Amino acid sequence: MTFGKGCHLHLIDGSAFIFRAYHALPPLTRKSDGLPVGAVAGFCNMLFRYVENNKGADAATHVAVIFDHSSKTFRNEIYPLYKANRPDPPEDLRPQFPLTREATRAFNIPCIETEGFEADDIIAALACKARDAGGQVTILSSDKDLMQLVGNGVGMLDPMKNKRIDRDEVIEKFGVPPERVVDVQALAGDSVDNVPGAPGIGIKTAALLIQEYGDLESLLARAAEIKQPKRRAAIQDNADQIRISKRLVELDCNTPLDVELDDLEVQKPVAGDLLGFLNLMEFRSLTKRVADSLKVEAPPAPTAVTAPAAAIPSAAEAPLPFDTAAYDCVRDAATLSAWIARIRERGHVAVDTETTSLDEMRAELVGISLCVEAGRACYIPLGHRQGTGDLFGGAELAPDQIPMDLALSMLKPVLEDDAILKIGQNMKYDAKILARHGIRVAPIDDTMLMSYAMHAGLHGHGMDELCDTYLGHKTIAIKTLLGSGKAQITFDRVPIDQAVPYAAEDADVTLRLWALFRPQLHRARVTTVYETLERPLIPILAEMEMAGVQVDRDTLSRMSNAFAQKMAALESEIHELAGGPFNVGSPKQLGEILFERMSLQGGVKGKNGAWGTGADVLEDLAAEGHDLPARVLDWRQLSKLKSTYTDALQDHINPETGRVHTSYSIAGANTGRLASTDPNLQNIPVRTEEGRRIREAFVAPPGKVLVSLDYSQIELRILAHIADIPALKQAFREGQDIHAMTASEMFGVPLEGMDPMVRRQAKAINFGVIYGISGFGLARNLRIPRADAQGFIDRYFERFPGIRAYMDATVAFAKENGFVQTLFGRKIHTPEINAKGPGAGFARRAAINAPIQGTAADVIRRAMIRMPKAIAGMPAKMLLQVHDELLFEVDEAAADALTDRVREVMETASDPAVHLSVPLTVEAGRGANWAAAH
DNA sequence: GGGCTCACG
DNA sequence: GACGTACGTGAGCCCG
Repeated sequence: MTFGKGCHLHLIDGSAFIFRAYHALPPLTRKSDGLPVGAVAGFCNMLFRYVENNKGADAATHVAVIFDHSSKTFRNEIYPLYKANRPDPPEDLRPQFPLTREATRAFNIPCIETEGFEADDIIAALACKARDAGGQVTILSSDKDLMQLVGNGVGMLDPMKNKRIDRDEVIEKFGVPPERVVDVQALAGDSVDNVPGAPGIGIKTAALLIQEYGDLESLLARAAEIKQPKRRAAIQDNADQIRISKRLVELDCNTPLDVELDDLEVQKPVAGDLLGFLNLMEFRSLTKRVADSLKVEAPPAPTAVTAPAAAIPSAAEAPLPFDTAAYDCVRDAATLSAWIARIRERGHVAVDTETTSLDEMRAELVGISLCVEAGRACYIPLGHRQGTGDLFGGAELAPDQIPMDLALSMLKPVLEDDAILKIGQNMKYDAKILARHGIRVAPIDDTMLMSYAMHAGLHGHGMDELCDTYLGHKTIAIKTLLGSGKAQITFDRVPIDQAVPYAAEDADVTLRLWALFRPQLHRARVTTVYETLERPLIPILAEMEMAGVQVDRDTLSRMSNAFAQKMAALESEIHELAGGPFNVGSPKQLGEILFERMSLQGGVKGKNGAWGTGADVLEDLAAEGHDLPARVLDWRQLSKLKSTYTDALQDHINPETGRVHTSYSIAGANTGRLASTDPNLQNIPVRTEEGRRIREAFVAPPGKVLVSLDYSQIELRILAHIADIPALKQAFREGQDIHAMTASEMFGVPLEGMDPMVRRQAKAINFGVIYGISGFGLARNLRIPRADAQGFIDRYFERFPGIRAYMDATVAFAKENGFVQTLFGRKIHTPEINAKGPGAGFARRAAINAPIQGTAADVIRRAMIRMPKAIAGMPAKMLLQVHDELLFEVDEAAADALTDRVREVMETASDPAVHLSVPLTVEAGRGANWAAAH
């Protein structure tokens, strides 16, 4: 790529990186020989983080790391004392300088330094050159000496604070725009670099003077006009020294360069080189993280028997480039037959469907794409339409398409053939579409789920993202075909010649991802997870989603009306209390009314300067006897129930089936939990009486009942097992009240006649532990002083020391490996665990929670996967999963038998892979509706 | 489109 | 020493 417009050059101030790394880290040494490597380690971490984050709109197309070559530069000829009072670098840092250059080259990033020049001069020259070529430049440094370069497409980025420094920030710092910064620096001098400047003049005064006189030369010429005698003397007496200072701080865009911009194009690291270097430095956890990121196996540590160099994969063999023009458009049966023959020959095929909607239950099939090997893909248009059609959208089919029935009948034997693997990206979607045409697709591989098994926590698993990340290719955006907003069209309206490259590319990408991921599953040790917890779930969920749940529209509609009336009454009451009308639904207006107009106490502004009006705030106010916040709380509850549930749910009733069909995302939640969308049926109200009534609208058809079974305290049981807490395990085995038991252990009170308040506190702690407890969080939850909460936690840890040990061990494991694991081997990555700042707290707690939440998620997945076989022949269907609950619809007469079978499957779901040292127990209920079944 | 709020486990 | 914090989700509304 020739550097020019659209290119973005990143210039990394290498010396700054080194010093930051050196001071930020303890003095590490290499284990085998004691070589100091702390700064190198930090430097590599920074570079790795940089490489990982270099994506998105601001990503570099070109990059270089620039170093200072030696301490003597041309500036010492101008002024021998320049930087003379700089102490020599620490003894243990010196040997690390050459290693940081090696590290840079190991990352495959150009490394630049020139004898006699400072890094800043080279940065200046490169920045000017890139700017003049029409490109954009970002300097990764916070060095104030570089700020003179800012402007006209050159910006700076403080890599530690991740803060951009643009013209405004420079003006804020120096009081003058970037082009006058050297004038200010020349006057103010710099004690660190020993730039003399004018004595007694600092940055503030210098800025004032430059603002007044325009620039340094004018100021020197008109120095006599300066009113303050001291300033006048300082300038007049030191004019030469000031001019020298300017030459010292001024960066030279004409510094000779021995590289071309085109040489700086961003290159992917070569796995063998980079891992080889990191391994040589004995950076074990970083080696692993980098290996994970590059999708190769980490080389064995040097102490072990060293593998032959050839065993380390070098750069991926040059892949076949994407060529959308090479894709086939299949318009007749003969061509389709040829493709089917190719599929049979190969034994596998990537499949993708194009439809008119993201809602699989309403979407109409428009076309199918297939791919048998990288670059060899086709699109079969089946339902493309042309012409304007009438008001009802019925336009005629575009010509030269194989009749849909014919094409599907030809494809059906292949798609259902047990000996031919069908590969898809989010195959549940396509399987459901094809199921509606009578095709039961099997067996299936799914690249989205492969990525999820390997990379949960690292990034999303959508095709565009995977393609960009792992194939280095940007897919055609669907937007370019469909448009967006009001003018958006459906896929059947896309001209076929435009549809072919888009659709066939998706199949091509899917096949390439599959070829890449398949061998990696083993290396990442997640084959079992993928094969037992991900892949088998696809048909299970597809069945549940297609079954849907019956929802009674009239019940919802009546509730909506009732809510609307109550809301109207509350609204006028609220307006009266407020002394005038306002939008009750606007937190902004409400905050102003409460804390400004009514001047209530206890308001806290959030980081955006808006008053917080969350339920906790309003509850506190209501408890003090204020009516308005109490009414608003009531109003909000009704508003939520109405808009999210009673109104919105009606819109999700499928006109054909009369039922509500949610969609579960398998790879949405990092921990292994499912997520329910469109609509979300995992958050139907239950905690309040009023909300729970919405569940009355979820009904069983005549002659059937709904049966709900849910795991009792599954996460606490898993915690008891994983952390190995004898007292908790004992309590679960004996079927005791776990929270009362905890309270009894902690506070030494008897179980008999326990104060409910004490039990409540113990319960909060039990839950808090699962979430990675903090004194702050517990205090807020229980509304007690933080010190008291901390006291509880301390006592809890004292009584159950295994919990703390588990937490510490989990966090340590995450820091070492970059991921945590469930009992079933599911990996959840924790890329932020070694971060600094508040993010570290989040990552820490998430790491503690993930194995517990994730193991529970694995358990119920196992139960679900075994369910069809267990209930085969019974007049029953599994309808919904709500994390620890399964909901079934069953003939009334078979409800008992079903309950027994399902309970058995759920309670033994961890066997035989994991033997839990606590029993899993399931509570069951049934009724004509979900409220009654719970 | 981001932030706030709130529904669930 | 201050910061800002319970874990995991999805959806509807307001507001710029």
